[in-house]
This record gives sequence, structure tokens and C-alpha cells, in this order.
Amino acid sequence: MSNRVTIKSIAKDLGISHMTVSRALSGHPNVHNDTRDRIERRARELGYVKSAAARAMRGEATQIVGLLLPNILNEFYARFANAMALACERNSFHLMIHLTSDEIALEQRALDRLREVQAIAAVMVPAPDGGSKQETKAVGMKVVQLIRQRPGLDAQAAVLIDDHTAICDAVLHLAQAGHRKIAFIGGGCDLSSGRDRLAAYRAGLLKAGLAEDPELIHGDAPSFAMGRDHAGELVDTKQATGIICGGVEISNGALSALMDRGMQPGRDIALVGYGDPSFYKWISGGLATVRLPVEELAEETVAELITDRETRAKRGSKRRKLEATLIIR
Amino acid sequence: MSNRVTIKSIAKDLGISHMTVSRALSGHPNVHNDTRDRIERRARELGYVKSAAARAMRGEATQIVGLLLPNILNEFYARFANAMALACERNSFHLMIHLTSDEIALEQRALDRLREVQAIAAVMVPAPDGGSKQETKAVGMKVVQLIRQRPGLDAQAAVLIDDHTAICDAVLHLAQAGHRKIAFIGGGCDLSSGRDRLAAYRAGLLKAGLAEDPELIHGDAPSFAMGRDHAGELVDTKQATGIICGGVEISNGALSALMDRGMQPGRDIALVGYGDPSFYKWISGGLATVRLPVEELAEETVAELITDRETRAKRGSKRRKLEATLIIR
DNA sequence: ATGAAAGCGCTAACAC
DNA sequence: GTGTTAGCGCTTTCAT
Repeated sequence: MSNRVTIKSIAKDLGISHMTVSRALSGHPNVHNDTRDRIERRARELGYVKSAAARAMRGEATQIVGLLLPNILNEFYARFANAMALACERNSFHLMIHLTSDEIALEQRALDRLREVQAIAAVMVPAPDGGSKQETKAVGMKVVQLIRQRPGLDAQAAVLIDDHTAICDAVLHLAQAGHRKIAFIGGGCDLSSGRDRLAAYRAGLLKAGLAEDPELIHGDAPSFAMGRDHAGELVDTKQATGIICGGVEISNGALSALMDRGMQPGRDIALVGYGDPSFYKWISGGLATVRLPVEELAEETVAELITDRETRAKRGSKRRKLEATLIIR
Repeated sequence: MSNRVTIKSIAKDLGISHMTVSRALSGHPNVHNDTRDRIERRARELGYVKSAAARAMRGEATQIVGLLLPNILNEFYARFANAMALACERNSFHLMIHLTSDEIALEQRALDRLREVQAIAAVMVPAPDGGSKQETKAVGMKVVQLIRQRPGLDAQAAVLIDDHTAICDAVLHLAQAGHRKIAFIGGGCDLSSGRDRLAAYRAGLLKAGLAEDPELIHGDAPSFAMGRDHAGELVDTKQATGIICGGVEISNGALSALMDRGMQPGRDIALVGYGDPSFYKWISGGLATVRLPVEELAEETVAELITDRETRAKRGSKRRKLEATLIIR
């Protein structure tokens, strides 16, 4: 185990100074061609790779990018992670994934460990903080907030979704189809996204000339179970005829509640999902949903990471909003 | 940017030696209690974290675990990655995800970069090598092969799926339902998994007393497009009445081909999927499929990583096989 | 209880 | 074109 291949071990092996080896393997010009060849060949034979630790210690950037997601089961997060991973591969970034389960303690722990390895950036979907107002520390690396924004998190940039129009249109669409009891299940008001989506739903009701019914509005820390339970209650006891989902996990949870009851979306109840998992188009003839620009989000995010290194000051790049689309099926 | 908090900077700040700081922050007993308190408080204030690079350079294990997957869109891989990430979180491992797109060059690149950061282990779904017979180098870290095995890859352990019975039973089940033209789309014979699944299909045919028809058997590097195209051909021109899928991506591809044609699995054609995405139960009344023990696979894998560190020699832990189940819907 | 020195792998800055 | 030195942050060893 002690036999790690280093420039020194190669140097000794070749009977030269380790600096010559270093120069040769770093493409420095001042090395005799024969020497360089010998070194390169030997290095290849021995399977030499530069120690990332040593480079980091000298102050070189690590190329490590952290990605903090609530989970990765959700097809939206999975697609995002996939796109990010591909983009990172292309840009020679190392992607470190941490799952936070939307818990602020796990989130802070993940950020600390990213600081330990001197990650250059953390891309994160902030967890709801439940009003605890704790300062989140992430000194030394760039932080990009994804989808949601949390106050007290000193992020240098944010990549967000503009779903106002889509959600508003969803309400209108159901209203035009004759629905009067249109419910909304959203992510609660700890987070920017939760507030915005609820506002969009309300704007839709207003436009449709419908009154707001507190019984038909649910907001909580978003999760599959939460979506399932609220949707179940809405159809079991509140006679909702339409449900609009304001979150990817909520959407799958709500769908699950309906399917478990043998209800077909589109026939027995109108459901507008959130996010567009590949299978939504196959559910009972197609599920209406708010499509999110996942790949664009990932691209913007990586662009943000790269921009940072090149021309951070030039374009002020603070918050980018990408538009969601209502898909009617 | 130069203001990283180190034991030295804390020491200077407090007017003491950096060694005392080191001892205090490493829980060494020989530190005066007052001194220790002052140091700990100051470290917390400044947001000090130990440099992973420095520790790695001293030979401490990095706690970095690499995960190499073809992609992470696939619900099977996503669920596996999710389970691994959670298990890593619990065990204080850092999970680095690399997507290989099933390409051997990307795979090798990922392994090299894991060696650079001195990862303690790489968990990988080996890419098909197309017979190139290249030696894959991963010196210095433990390698765990997942699902598939490739010769010429010096892995210390393998966590595999035993799906022989499930696939065999799938054929029998279709045969008993009266099907005579039962097709198989599998992953080709580069990989152990491809060979095994094809063998299971053949065993099923034999048991059912059906003859093998080369036109109904497809084997290739597994992918969504591949599954979709072969399934399309099978129903369009080969009059297959039943299709058995031997791979997660293949399964989704095949399903897609059928849905695109407006065919309902179970009514217009018998499809046995591979893997159990959450939505299979909702597809036209429920899709029959081979359920994979994802969480158990992840647990076994992490157990393998931990075992290694504690009692590697004790239990010989080489290959573990976990059983798949046929789900009839 | 505290400090000083050395070394892990690497490269910038000097010799020569 | 090549070699020597020093230092990045940390802990182990050996003083004090």
C-alpha cells in the first residue's frame, strides 16, 4: 500500500531529480526531449497520476463541485443530477453528491465536508428552514441556489424556475373546463418557490373569477407523503374536483393517492402535475402537468460555475429564471 | 481568498503554537482545559474545518467513494445511487458520481480521477468492452463490480443479481398463457449479465417445450433506443406476441415503442419488463416485470466497503448474488 | 502542558 | 537543461 507512484519515486527509479520529473509531466518546456520521453513512458508504465491532495495543498483549485439535493429518486432531481454530471464530465469537474432529505442539519454537514475538500462550488436546493433563522456557512466556495431561495444563505447566484404563467394557466384551464373546487397543494412559505407558486395559483383563481377556499389550499414542507395525504383528504372529504400540484414530490404523491383509490386522472378528477416524468404521458391517456426546463437549468448552472472562473465581474449573473410550460393532455 | 482558516492562523491569532491547536482540535488529552476552550471557541467562530488535502497527504484515508454508472436517469440506477448516497452519508463517506454512458474510455477516465483524489473505493457498473480486451487500471483502491462482471477488470468484489429463476418463470408464465412467439431483448454477450439472462430465457423456452427462434432474440449493447427499436421491429414485422426484457433501459425502451404504437401491454401484447420503476404498476392496469433488489444491492455494496476496512480477510466476500423476483400483474 | 522539527507530493523561485 | 530549497496544512516524534 505504501507504493504510491509519485514524482519522487519515478525520479529515484530513473536516477534523476524529482523536479525534472515534475517539469516533464507538467509540460514545462525546459526538459530535454529524451529525458521527457523516458519519464513519460515510465510514468505511464507505473500508472502515475498527480496527487490531487498535493495540488490542493499548494492552492490549486480542486475542481470539485458539490451538488446538494433533497433526494435523487424524484425524476426531476435525477434528470438534473444526470445533466449536471454530464456537464461536469465535459468540464473536468468532479461531482460530489450529497442528499439532504430536505433537512437543514444534513445540509450544513454536507457543506462542511465540501469545505474540507476545498470544493470550488456548491450547487444546492436549499432545505426549508422552518423559521430557525440559522446562518448557513459556506465560506470559501461559490454557492448556487437552485429552484428555491432561502434568506440567510449567502449564495452568489440563483437558478430559478419561472412557473407563474404555467400555474396560473393551469387554474384557468380547469376553470374553463367547468371546475369550481380547484385545490392547490404546495410547498409552504418557508421557501421562495412555495410562496411564488401559491401566488400564481391565487392569481389564476382571481382571473377565473373564483373565490379562494382555505380548505382547498395546503402548504407544507414538500414531500411525497405530504402530497399523497393532502390529495387523499381533498378527494375523500373536501369534494375537490381539480387539484393543482406545486412541487415535484407533491405531484407524485398526489398521483399515487388517486391511483390507489382507483381514480383515473382526467376521468374521475382533474389533476395537474408538477414536473414531467417520462411516464406522465402514459398515465390514463396522459396527465396534464407543468413541464420544467431541466436540461436548461443544468446548463445555466454549469455556465454559472464556469462564468465565475472566467469573467465573474463582467456579467453580473445573479438570478436567472427559466420558464416552465403548461402541458395539457 | 488567501484567508483560509488553518491551525496556524488560529494559533497566531491566539498567540500560541499551532501544535497546541492541532492537539486541541483532534481531542488529544494533553491540552489545558482553558486553552482547549479558547481554541475550540475561536475555531467555531472562524468556521474552521480540517483540510482534507493535508490529511490525505499524510496518508489518512480520504473517505471518498466513487460510483460509476452508465447514467442516472434510469429509475433503477437512480434508486441505487440514492440508496448508496444515504448509506454513504451514514458512514461519513463522500460519494463522487461519474457517468460513463457505458463507454469504456469515460470509465477509465473516471477511475483515473478517482485515483487522483485517492478514493478508497470505486463501485462500478462495468461498461461493455466490445471485445477490446484493454486492461482496466484501478490500482490503489478497492473495486466493487455491480450487476455485471467484465473480465480483465481486477475487482476485489462483485455484487450481482440472480435473475435466472425470475426470467425463466417469465417465459413459462407467457407460455402458459398461450403465447408461442415469445421474444427476448437482452444486453449482448460482452457482459456476464447479458449471457446469464439469455441463458435463463433459453432455459424457460426449454421447460415450456418451445423451440428457439433466432428472429425473436436480440442482443446488443443495452440502451433505451436499442430496446425501443428492437421491440418495434418485433411487433411490426415478427409477429411476436410476448416480449421479455433483459435490462432496465431495454425495458423502458420497449415499453415506449409499444405505447407509441398505441398498444396496451397486457391487452395487445404481453410485455415482461425488467426493473420495477414505481410507475409500472400504473401502466394499463399494471405491467408484469422482474423486480430487482435495489436497496439490498446498495446495502450489500456498502457493507462490502466497510467490511473491507475492518475484517477484509475474515469473510472472503467475493461475489454476492441477490435474487430478483417476477412480479405478475 | 506546550513547542520545534520533519515529512507527506507537488511546484515556484532560485541556483548552476 | 537540471538540481536544490522552501512551503502549502497537518500530525508524529522528540524535546522541554
